[in-house]
Amino acid sequence: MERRLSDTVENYLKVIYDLSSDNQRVGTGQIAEMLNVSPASVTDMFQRLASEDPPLLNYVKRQGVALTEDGKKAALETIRHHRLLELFLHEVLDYSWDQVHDEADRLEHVISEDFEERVAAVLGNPQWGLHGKPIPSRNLVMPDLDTCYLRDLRPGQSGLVHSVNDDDPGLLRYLETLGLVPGASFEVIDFSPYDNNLHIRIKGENDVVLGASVTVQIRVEILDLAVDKER
Amino acid sequence: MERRLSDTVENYLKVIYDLSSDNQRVGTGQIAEMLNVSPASVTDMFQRLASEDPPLLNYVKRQGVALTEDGKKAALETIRHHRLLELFLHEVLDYSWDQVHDEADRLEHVISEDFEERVAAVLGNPQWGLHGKPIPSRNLVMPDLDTCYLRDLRPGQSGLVHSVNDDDPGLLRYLETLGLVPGASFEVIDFSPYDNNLHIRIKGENDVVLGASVTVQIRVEILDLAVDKER
DNA sequence: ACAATAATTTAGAATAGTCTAAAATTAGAT
DNA sequence: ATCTAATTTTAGACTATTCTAAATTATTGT
Repeated sequence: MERRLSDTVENYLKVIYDLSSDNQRVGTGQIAEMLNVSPASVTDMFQRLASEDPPLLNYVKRQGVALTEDGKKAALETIRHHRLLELFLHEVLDYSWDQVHDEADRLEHVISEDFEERVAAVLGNPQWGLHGKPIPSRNLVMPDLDTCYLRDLRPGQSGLVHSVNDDDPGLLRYLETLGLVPGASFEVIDFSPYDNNLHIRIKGENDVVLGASVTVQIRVEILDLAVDKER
Repeated sequence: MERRLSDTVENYLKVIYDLSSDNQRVGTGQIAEMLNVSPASVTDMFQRLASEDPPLLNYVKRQGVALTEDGKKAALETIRHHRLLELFLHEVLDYSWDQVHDEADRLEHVISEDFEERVAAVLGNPQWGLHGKPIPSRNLVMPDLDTCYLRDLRPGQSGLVHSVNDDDPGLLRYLETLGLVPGASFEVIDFSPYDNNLHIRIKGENDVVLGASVTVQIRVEILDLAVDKER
């Protein structure tokens, strides 16, 4: 059970996990972009990770990869570290929600199980991270969430902000000024298919118009169940 | 001023700093042992560090190395991280004093300046670490201390425990049961030159006899100024 | 159906860090 | 002073990770 994975490998697994929630299999290109390496390097790594014992992912030439159960566990371990650390940095060291990501990204690879447990205890074993995303449990189970992206809502529907991405400090500061934080509820006023702009009204705040790049970062629960969501 | 040093290089510098407080120059053998690498690897690293721009140490073939000012600064930065982290782990996450070292040894290389400052602030900008050793200041000045090793005291002299080494958990647990912690004062009862055993009486505690391997870990201030210390 | 374009893989090479075994140098002891 | 023992350095090689450039395979629009 004792696998010592390098920081690099942990990062690959984390990114693969993230990307495979959407699609089924992920290709070299997507990952190369996320990790700022060349696609060729990603191919190399795919082959290495697939030939580990036991393998961390299933690789079929030119068909991308999917994580094995071992690979998924390893990814969830890193994600648990990351989200616990973000919350810890905020609660204990007073980092703001746009400052925590980079620090957590480095710390997540070096903390021990002991550190993880102590942090979880100090925070009261939280289920949700600072940006609203779920924290995998100690036994590495990630809850299945029934949410969709903000961009998938249409005029007339209303929703509850569930979570936002943690990795863009500028965007996080912007969302905070708008009041578009986890827990906020809103109503979709209008949608323009030409530029993909979404005009929404946030309860207790002003109306805002969000571009596609913004809306993709936010997961919501649909409150208005009358209209069914596509996707 | 922005040097990104690898964890490996930081460890080399830290160890060289530690060893050069005793002797003047340190050789490949000593360092190889501390870092659990071969002497040949140490030679390689010496040459690399000496040819950095600016150089981190002065290397003369077969005469060992000494840190340059840049090298010393880098070492003190890492040591500051280490000692602040040890205290933080103890104060905030309730680690015991024999548990902090290993965790700090990994974290010290990845925390940011920001993290360092926040931790220092939370702890009230401490001057002394959990094991009594000084914490280099933010501008990386290490105070000059007038202390000596416990083994250098002789019967009749009395002293104050100044600091203990942080890296041997078993020893730390032992010292704690004896009451031989920073701040404890004691008197030397007897010394046996055959086995280097030191028999001391700790104020408010029992008498103990310490072997050479123990006494070397403890720095003391001599309280009885009548007898002058050698060495 | 097929050329143009996009994505992926191979091939070959670089860097940081490590190793072992052998060679060179220094230090110690008689 | 010199022979032995300890230390240090060289030489050559290995692993993990990355790169670029070229070759291969897929996709897609007409």
